[in-house]
Amino acid sequence: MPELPEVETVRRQLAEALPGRTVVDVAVSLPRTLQNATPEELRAFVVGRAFADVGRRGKYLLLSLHDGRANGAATAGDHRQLVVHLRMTGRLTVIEAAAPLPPHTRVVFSLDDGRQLRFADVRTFGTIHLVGRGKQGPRGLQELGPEPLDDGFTPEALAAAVRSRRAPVKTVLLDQRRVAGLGNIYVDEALHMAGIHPQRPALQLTGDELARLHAAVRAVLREAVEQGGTTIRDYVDGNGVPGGFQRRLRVYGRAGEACPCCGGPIERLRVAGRGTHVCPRCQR
DNA sequence: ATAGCGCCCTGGTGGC
DNA sequence: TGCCACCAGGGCGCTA
Repeated sequence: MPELPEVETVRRQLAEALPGRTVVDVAVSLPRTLQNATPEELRAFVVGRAFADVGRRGKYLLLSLHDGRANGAATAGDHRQLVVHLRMTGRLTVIEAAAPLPPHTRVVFSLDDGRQLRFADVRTFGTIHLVGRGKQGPRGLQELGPEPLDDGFTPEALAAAVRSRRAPVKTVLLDQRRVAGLGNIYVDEALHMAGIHPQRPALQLTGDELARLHAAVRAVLREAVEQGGTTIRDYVDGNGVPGGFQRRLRVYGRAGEACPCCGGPIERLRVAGRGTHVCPRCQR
């Protein structure tokens, strides 16, 4: 499941491959992937334009386009962007156009270097929004909380996000309006690293616990980015390669196995409707 | 405002 | 072997 580290890994690879490449064709085989446009509108939006910066906010990928003219400068007032969310099983890869088209390919952008940017998605939850030319991006993007790896994300910023929430701390951390980019895997990992039980009401956390949680969130995300993300089943990066962080998981998907800290059995429960992995001895 | 829940969707899994 | 119920879960819309 792509969360911040997986999306960031894909972003870095797309940032190598896409800038300067002009879109020469686009094919849509699952129109509802496009949340606010028809396939025809997407075509008019991108064909003849060139990709520019590849950005990320939370779990959203931001693919900017400029007008593709000689100097490469964006035309003032005509900023166009594709906003992609991979959700559960979305994949965004760049590959030679001659490579076999895998099943569940939903949208294909043909580029001027003989390669293609392909969006594939088994479960069809993934989304693409157009932004610019009167098109609005997803609401979730506008309401996104702070980036946890930014310098501005201090322990105080986490405390502010969590303050006065009665909900379980896991629920709050999963809320993208509070902190951007965390999903089920890294929330479980960070809470274990911080020694905090996922069901603790967020407003109960002490200053010391918030400081530990802040450090744990950043540490786990940084290490996961270094490892190229986590592959449980579906995730691959922009080159089709799985991540490596699954080897470093402490609790996620390890119910019944030994806790790396105390050796006791890891338990599985449900919090916020999500499968949740916890060491009841280490996490209070 | 907030919290909880169902829905979307498909492939893999496990039980019989 | 075949069948089927069940599970994974991010974001969103709905309800209380």
